[in-house]
Amino acid sequence: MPPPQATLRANSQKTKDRLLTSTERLFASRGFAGVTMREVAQSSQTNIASAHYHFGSKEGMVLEMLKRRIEPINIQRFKYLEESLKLAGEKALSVREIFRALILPIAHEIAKSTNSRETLAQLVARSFTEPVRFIEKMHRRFFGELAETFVNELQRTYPDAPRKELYWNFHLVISSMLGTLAQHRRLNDFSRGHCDESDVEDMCNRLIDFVSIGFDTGIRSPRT
Amino acid sequence: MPPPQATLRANSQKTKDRLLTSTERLFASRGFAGVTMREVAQSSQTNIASAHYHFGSKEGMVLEMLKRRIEPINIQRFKYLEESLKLAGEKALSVREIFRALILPIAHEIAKSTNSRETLAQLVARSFTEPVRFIEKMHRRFFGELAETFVNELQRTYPDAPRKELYWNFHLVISSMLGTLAQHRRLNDFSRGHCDESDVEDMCNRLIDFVSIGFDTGIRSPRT
DNA sequence: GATTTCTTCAAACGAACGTTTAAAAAGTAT
DNA sequence: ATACTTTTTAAACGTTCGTTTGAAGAAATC
Repeated sequence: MPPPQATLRANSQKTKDRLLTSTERLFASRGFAGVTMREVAQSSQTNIASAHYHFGSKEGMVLEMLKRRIEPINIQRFKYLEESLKLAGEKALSVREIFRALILPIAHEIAKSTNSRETLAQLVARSFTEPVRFIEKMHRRFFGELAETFVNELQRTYPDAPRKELYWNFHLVISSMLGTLAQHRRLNDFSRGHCDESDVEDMCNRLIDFVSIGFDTGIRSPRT
Repeated sequence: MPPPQATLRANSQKTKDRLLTSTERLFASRGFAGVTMREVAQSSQTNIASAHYHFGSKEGMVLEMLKRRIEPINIQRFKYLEESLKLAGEKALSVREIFRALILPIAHEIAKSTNSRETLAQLVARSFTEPVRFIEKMHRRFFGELAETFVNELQRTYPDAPRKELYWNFHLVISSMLGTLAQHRRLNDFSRGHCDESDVEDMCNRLIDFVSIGFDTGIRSPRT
């Protein structure tokens, strides 16, 4: 009864997809502990044992859902970065170009649909709070190489900057990006209708401007 | 058997405090759904029924814990703001002074002790992900008045800025602040030991600089 | 010291959890 | 059609959840 590896039948794949889609929505809104296998199975119009058959366990199912969601975004990030590098030739990229490559792919994914936007934003927010062991595994698997590549590119832009300053300010950028993406739903709460949270393009440009000027200023006037 | 309102005996208060302290630590690391009443009671060296006696329910206990933790920080924020206003006389405050009043109190609380630092940071992170209804109640109760006061003060600093721009950039500041405070534990993960996450003073100054320049630039070159 | 009120306790409640089982159903190959 | 594998199912497993109960313990009042 262990999960199958060999052949996959067409309808079986559809069931897997439905399970992962339900997992995504429920995990985003309630987190690992708040999701139940019964609920996921029922939402997917299948049986609870079927979920175990496909993914082995609750954790296995959630991890596969995360992989399906995150990897395409990271591929786009690398692609954007390489396109900018081709255009730039030998020149170092501007800080704004680098952060565009980091932010645009996930922002575009968020913008795809109302439902998807909210789900992915919440999914991002989960990276703040899920149990350490669970997230650490995910972090190394999905973001370790990405972060190193982007910091190296920033080093090319600021050749004289100490590595420590690059990491510190990159950390501020990442935290701001995740915080903003995760919380943008709450913009309406306190703006009393002044701001339109659904304009992702607008949010995206504001965010890129915000972190770019912050990063540049931070690097140009280092603290230590 | 309903919770008592009249008198509180000394030892009873101590039991309540132990319960709230355990709740804080466990809720911070696992969230509402991940915390069990049995675990909280056991950590507090008391009985599970005692927890229900004092707080009525799991939700009541968590809400009281949040109140105990957040209110002193907000009182400090208002106090810092008023002190700056006294010193400034009739002049409007600088954006840096305003964000200092917003960030310093929570940063100081985070800095108090290693244990407290991690717990409060995780507690902040919970505001990203806990179920909507739970957080909305908390948000209106603890942060509604605070946000309005600070945005009004920013309006005095930038009298010509459209309200919409103030809200948008304030939102970016809040998200960056929360994201940074919530995630600063992960700085070591990708900086490979280059950065010292425990230097809260350093982080605090970097953060205030980062959001101040971002906010100022955003307001001075509005998007719409 | 007896009475009353506040607090803690061990034990049990029904409900819901993740997981397992064994067999039926559906699909593929011979 | 038959034999074989993959997928889905209903039912049950043992465990743990939040909550309740009723009585004992501790402090205050008389």
